[in-house]
Amino acid sequence: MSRKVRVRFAPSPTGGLHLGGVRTVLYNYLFARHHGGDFVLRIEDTDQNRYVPGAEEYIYNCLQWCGLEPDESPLKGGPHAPYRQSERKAQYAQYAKQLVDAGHAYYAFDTPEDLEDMRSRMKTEANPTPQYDYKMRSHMRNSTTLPQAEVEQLIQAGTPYVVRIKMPVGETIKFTDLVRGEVSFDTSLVDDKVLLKADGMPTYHLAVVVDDYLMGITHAFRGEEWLPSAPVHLLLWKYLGWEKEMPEWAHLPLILKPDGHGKLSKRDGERLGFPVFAMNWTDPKTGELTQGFKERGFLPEAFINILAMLGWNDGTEQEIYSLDELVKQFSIDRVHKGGAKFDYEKAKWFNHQYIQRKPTEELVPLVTPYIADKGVTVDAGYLHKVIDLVKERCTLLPDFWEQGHFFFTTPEITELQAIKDKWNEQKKTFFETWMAGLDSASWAHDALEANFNELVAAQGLKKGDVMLPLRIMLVGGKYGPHVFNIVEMIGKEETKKRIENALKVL
RNA sequence: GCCGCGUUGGUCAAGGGGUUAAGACGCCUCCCUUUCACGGAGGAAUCACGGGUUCGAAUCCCGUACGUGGUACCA
Repeated sequence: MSRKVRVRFAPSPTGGLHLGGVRTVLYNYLFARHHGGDFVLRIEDTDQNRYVPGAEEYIYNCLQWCGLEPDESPLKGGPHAPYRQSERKAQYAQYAKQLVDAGHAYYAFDTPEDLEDMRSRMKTEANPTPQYDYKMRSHMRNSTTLPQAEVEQLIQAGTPYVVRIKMPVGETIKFTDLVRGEVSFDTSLVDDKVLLKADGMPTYHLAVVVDDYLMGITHAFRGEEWLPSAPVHLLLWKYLGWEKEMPEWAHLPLILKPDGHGKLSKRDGERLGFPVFAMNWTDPKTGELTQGFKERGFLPEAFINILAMLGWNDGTEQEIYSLDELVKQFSIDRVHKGGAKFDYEKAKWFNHQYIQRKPTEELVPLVTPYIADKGVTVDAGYLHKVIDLVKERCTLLPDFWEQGHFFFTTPEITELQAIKDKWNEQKKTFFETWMAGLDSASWAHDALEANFNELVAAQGLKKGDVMLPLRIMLVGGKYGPHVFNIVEMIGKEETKKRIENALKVL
């Protein structure tokens, strides 16, 4: 038990990396770092039908953005390379054969059509999904039913076959899951899973066991959807004679839809208007784009924090954690058993917190592209001041433009009606007088405001009568930081210009 | 259908035999801001249900309901 901790994240490159996937990465990463261990990225690309170009590259990008980079990966290499299962294809067959020779697996010659036929024939109301289990296997074409000579002949003739595990009858498989405690399964109820496919590729079941063994994985974390097949994996570890090196298991709870029920899916994001993937993902076949948290304007630290708290907490009231703090505090036994519904409002709250805490100089380069995207060339010093003024009302990165565009370009007045109704000659005179006095005004927000106040009093007005009009003239609507800060920032000419423009339409 | 796993406010959740059942998000009310936010003060839970065990159960046991996952030559 003194082995160095080694964990792995093993995605299949079939599309975008979604919330649950990133959280699995995160928990692996935190566990590894907490224990001074290694974090391995292994690509499980054994299903050639589901190969999606670019998906692997995309995973690297997501991990990089999240700051959860593996110690070993197909990209980085490492002592157990290759880390891509398709490149490890050759080694699985020998283990499959070892299992057959020991009587724990067998060759099956049933074609996909045979299987389909069997399922439709055996299907009843009471048993809607017939399994290829210990009972069924005696009725199928495999090396447990065919004479050995025929089996050899078939194989020699190049007949396609798969290798299936021979599930024992009536055994109870028990193990202690790090998050669920003791769980148990009756082997009679588990089917004879395919281990090696007709194309020579292993299925997940064989590959995960062989590779975890070969790569010295000590702790295997994966989604809860794998729990029902855990007994197959446990048996494989035993049959292959590696029981002593078997990793400890932890099956992580699922992330569920915010409304209704079920696993959170990419469709829910589209339907409810929030991202589900870490980064933008474009399906190369359909060209369909699914938005990511990154592009939506989330900070990676916030994104990580959100995910960490979705299914785990350290028992204190703390909610905001840096990655380092998470590494320090994380423990797998405080991971919840139940699935959690994703709450986008709370996710935004986290991002808002991170934006408030992030030093403005670090925000400048992050906000710049959003401003540049609007065709505005920004001066970093000016942007810095704008950010200081508007950051507290920004939740996502694009909000900086929404909340601060009037610092860069003359806004369109969208709430003119709010002042038009109560507009009169007296107010008009006030603004004309104020503008005229601006030339000699000292250009600082407090001085400007004092000057403004004096004039308000001198003209027998109430400040409230002209504050809102001024704001709308300068900003376009009823929002934004203190109005004299805006005056100070945009300067005399621009201030006059905006007031004059407004005066024309009032 | 069968098997596994789960169930504390709308959501995330603390608490795991005796508590006024934390805290956060969201929502509502008020205060502060002559805008919008921020900030501050309040408001809202018969701990899924039914049985036990116990002096005492959200906490332990059993059952039910509900949810969720699996039941592919997908992972």
